[in-house]
Amino acid sequence: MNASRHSKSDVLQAAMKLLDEVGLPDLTMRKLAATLDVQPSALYWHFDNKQSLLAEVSNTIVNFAKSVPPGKAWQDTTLHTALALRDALLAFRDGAEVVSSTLALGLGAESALDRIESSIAISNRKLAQAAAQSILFLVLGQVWHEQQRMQANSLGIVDNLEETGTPNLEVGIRLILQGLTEKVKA
Amino acid sequence: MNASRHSKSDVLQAAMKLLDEVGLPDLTMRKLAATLDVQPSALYWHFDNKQSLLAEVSNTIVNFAKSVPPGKAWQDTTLHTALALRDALLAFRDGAEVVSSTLALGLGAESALDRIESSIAISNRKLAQAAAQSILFLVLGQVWHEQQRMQANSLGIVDNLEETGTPNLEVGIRLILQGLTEKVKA
DNA sequence: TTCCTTCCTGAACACTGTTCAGGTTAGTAT
DNA sequence: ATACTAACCTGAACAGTGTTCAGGAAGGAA
Repeated sequence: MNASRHSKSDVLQAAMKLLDEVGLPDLTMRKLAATLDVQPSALYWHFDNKQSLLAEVSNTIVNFAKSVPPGKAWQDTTLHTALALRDALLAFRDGAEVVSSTLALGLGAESALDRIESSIAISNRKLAQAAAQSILFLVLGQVWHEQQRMQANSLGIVDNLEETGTPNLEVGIRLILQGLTEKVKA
Repeated sequence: MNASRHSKSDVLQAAMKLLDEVGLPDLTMRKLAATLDVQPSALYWHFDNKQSLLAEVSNTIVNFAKSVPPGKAWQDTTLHTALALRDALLAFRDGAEVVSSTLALGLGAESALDRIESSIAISNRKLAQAAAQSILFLVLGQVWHEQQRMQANSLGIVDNLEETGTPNLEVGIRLILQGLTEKVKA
């Protein structure tokens, strides 16, 4: 994984591996360069800056969620789409924080929103968009919270053992879907 | 605002003023020290580290939301509580990001969640807690998004003029409340 | 062999949060 | 007034950060 020249996707791949090993706060350009046996400045040939790198990391994470085939009721499809995104975020260390940040900066990961929204099969698109955005924020917030606690616990910090993370997310999404269903009936 | 010695709350106050002037990314310990005519190291007598400072900034922001008196229906009270929190976040530059971060780290601002949860007058407390957490993430995510766009626009970056921020939040909260109401009936 | 694109070096710049030994100031007690 | 003590600050340094830039080397095609 060194000694020769590297392509852009090599760097991206190394970044994701390093993220998994050390977490987002310690994912520095210098450490990344070191794993590739390269000077830090070499990274800037492949990416304009660190944010651009993180944007592609975000896209990789989000696209890791396998797309959910439409099932019987669209509510089920939406729920599973959201849970698939949740699983993708959880599959990468600090995944939720990475995606949240680049999403806030408007630099990527928009496909997450698109997938949720297009699964909501109601005619009022403006309502569908609002609901999709709500579900997305819910997933990101919950997983971010959960992953932060994972790291805190692994560092020996007190475990308040509420374990309220995962179940809460599904409950929240179901509340939105139920509200949506009622509102569409009227 | 200088020349004499400073108390802990002086520093906190100066931090909030500086936050408003330069935003979170430029809120550095050195700049903060400069506004107080003090060496950066002096700040560490008042606060253990920057995160502790930001935690108190977060608490100040969250407690800025005036508490909503219980009205006719608890759904209304919850909605207004959430919107009051939204207004508080919007009242401070990068408020949502500051609060999100310290909340994720578990270092403060928990009263925001408490206020929302205690406004949800249903007997199933576990459900109420899940709903409150959902509403909180929704508010934080939406306002963070909105404030990021405010800064982007003020920097001359393209305005996609969707203006979908503020209305979407209320819609999302109402969906959760409606779903909650339905679920409680059953 | 020339040429051009791709990739990298090495050094520097301008920052960042944080620590620490020591000094000053203010207030309280004797 | 003197001594003591807590509150507050200095000045310098440490170890790190993202990023820039002039120049050099590797690889393939003409």
